[in-house]
Amino acid sequence: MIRLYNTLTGKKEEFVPVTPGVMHMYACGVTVYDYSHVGHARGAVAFDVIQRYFRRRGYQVKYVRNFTDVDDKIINRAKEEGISPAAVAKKYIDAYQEDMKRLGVDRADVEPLATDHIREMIDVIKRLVEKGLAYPLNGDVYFRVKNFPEYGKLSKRNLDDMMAGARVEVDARKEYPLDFALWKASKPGEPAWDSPWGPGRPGWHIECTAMGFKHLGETFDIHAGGKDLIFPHHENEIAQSEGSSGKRFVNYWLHNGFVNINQEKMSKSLGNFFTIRDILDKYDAEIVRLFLLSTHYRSPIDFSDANLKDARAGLDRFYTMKEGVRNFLAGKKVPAVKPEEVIEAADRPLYEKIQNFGQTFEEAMDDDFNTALAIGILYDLVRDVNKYLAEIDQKNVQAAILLLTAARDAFDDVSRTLGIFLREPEEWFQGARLGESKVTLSVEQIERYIHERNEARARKDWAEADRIRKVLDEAGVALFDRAGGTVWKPK
RNA sequence: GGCGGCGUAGCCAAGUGGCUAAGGCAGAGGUCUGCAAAACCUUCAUUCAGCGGUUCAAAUCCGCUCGCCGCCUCCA
Repeated sequence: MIRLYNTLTGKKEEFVPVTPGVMHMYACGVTVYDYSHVGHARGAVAFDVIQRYFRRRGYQVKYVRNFTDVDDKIINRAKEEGISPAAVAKKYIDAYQEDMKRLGVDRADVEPLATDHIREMIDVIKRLVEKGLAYPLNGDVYFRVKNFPEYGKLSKRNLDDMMAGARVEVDARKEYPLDFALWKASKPGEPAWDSPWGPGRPGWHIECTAMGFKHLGETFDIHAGGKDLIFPHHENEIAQSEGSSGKRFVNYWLHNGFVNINQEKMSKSLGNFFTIRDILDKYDAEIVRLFLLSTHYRSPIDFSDANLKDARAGLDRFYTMKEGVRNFLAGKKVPAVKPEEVIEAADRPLYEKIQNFGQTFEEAMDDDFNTALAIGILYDLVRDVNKYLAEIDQKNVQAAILLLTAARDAFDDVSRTLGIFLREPEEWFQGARLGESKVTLSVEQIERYIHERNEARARKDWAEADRIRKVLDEAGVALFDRAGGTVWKPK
């Protein structure tokens, strides 16, 4: 049973799908006028794991994540760059897809563009006008907030509170200050579509209503986005959607916490942001992904060098274990014996723990997708496996093969759901880690040094062996003398 | 001003009524190693911002105080 925190009710609730066995989810994507920053990455990664998790739990998932490709900021950017708004959108959609691919975020099942749904938006607006929930005004159309009594139910504020706190000058033409635009008359030179109210373009909120309706239906299970979208975006979506359909729009609202820099929200307006690509030039994508998943998705997460380095150390630890298991199992066949016949009593609890690991993982994830807890129990098992490996010489070989094969499979299984720990150890140490390290020698040079050092070691010339170790150390290379030979890793 | 959230060890971070407060990083000691690293073992919060209250029982519920943050304007 999956329990999830619903912003609408302020509580964790049991997930009950609209259609048994099916999960329909809509996540607000990005407005494509610039490169995406790490804050965008957080939501994308969090909801990626959530949709993966529903699939793991057997749901037939339809996941929709849109692109907002018509907007003031896009128009401004187009003017700045001297290209069309459509070209701006295309450029940053491509960039976004590239960033997401690097972060291991799956493509959504549907990735709709606002501009492909103008017809549907106009239909919704027409319905709202017919029902008295919207009114045209000089080519614009506004939502009539006062006629939607439940306005404020998501963000938990009432109209008076909002009026009192209004920080923006209101357009005096509007019937009521909180009425918001569904449709905007276009100015000359701006993108425009024909409508019953004259040429114009959609307001921001209406696209999600139209695309949600079209791809997921008038009532669907989950709508997700960043906490900053609760008001006004999602509040307005509810008003438009429920106002026009007369039905409950969304059953569960999920909102991710912010990425902070020094306790402050990362945002464009504060200027304290890093683009995803900037960060991926400095840190391997898997580090960033693990970092983001190490904190519960609703909590704020502080983006800092120290925290990313923690994540890197965690990956080192995991891949070291994976390497140990893989090396032991290499070339060994799984024996056709029953585990209970060969695994000694002292190791039975560990074997059971491994067997139940998928279930333990699901208990963590069932509780509002607690990836932080899930990663915690995963490290717990890493230690157990390392301990077993340290004592492997005293183990029955058949027992060891069975137990470590089970461990490997258990890790692979949860890794696929989290989208981390999926590489081979070499890819991590000699690929990703080398790529971001400051190693100043070529692989060939390193290997030549190792060869020389091993010759020195063979003749017990420890001084020379240590000298070479030091040379490599200064070049950013760490050496490890293992039973099977010397291996190296970037420091 | 309105509304909402947060404050757990040196750092990161789970835990929201009841077994010894997960896990990681860093630190200390040890095993192993020619040296080293990794790994393993031991150690590392009688205590959960502070003060009161409810309860047989609270980090977990309630109240107040302090500190921090977010939304109310585009924002993931």
